[in-house]
Amino acid sequence: MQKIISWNVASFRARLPLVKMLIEKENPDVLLLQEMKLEAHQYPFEEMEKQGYYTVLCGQKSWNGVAVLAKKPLETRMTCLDGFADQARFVEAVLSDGTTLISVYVPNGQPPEKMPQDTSRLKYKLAWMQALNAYVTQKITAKEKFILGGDFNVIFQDGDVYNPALFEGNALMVPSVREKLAQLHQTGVVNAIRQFHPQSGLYTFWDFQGGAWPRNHGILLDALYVSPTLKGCLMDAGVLKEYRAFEKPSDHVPIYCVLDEAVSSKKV
DNA sequence: ATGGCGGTGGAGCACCGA
Repeated sequence: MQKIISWNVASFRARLPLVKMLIEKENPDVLLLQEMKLEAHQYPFEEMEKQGYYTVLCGQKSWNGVAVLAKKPLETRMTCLDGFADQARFVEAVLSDGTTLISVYVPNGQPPEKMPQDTSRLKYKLAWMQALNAYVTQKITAKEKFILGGDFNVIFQDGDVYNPALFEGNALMVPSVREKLAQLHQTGVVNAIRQFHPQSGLYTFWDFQGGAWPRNHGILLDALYVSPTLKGCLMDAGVLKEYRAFEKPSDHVPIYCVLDEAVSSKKV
């Protein structure tokens, strides 16, 4: 049995107390983190090993930054998508049994407020998602066993946001971006949380502003996907909503899935 | 999109995020 958690922490250093609480309460085997907002020399590798986790980190000063933490030893396989080394948004690590673990932080894509016509960020987002889709397609063709988790920054359906009208034209839900996520789904990856929670109104993000949390003005932005080879061993998945209510929260909450490989080997 | 937004860098306030 393996528990995998993914969480956009919005600064690892600011969230360290809650990360430790999460580890203590949930005891995950694998932790995929996003928005670390630090470089490798600022990351407490030894302290996290004392907590029981090895870390593969793709860091960056101030912004972005993704990591894979695991109880078992890990090897780094990739620290960026081909052609996107300028922003730390992708990291891939491998366990000794061959299971691939990928943590992603998809670009937001929204233009700066002062330059609403500027589409460069949206173009970057679309190209980045295209590169991810191509990469995932390769893995599925190779029948690789993988888990892909992170902040996808896409409002895929109108029911995934408290008020879709407010986000019309936003880079989180413009048709071009939804189409790219639909293409990811078409590769055959399995959305773990949707297997157990298909309802609308399921959220993983509540803005710091505007009283979003007490008003439940949420958005579903985070996801855990597993390869088709792992679909049969999905036991459970969900959203750890309570982490939005603790002191000094991230604006995202952790999401999890539980895999039982014994079940899948029986089925095959 | 915005109640009194959070975080970073660098020591003001601009910039980023969603």
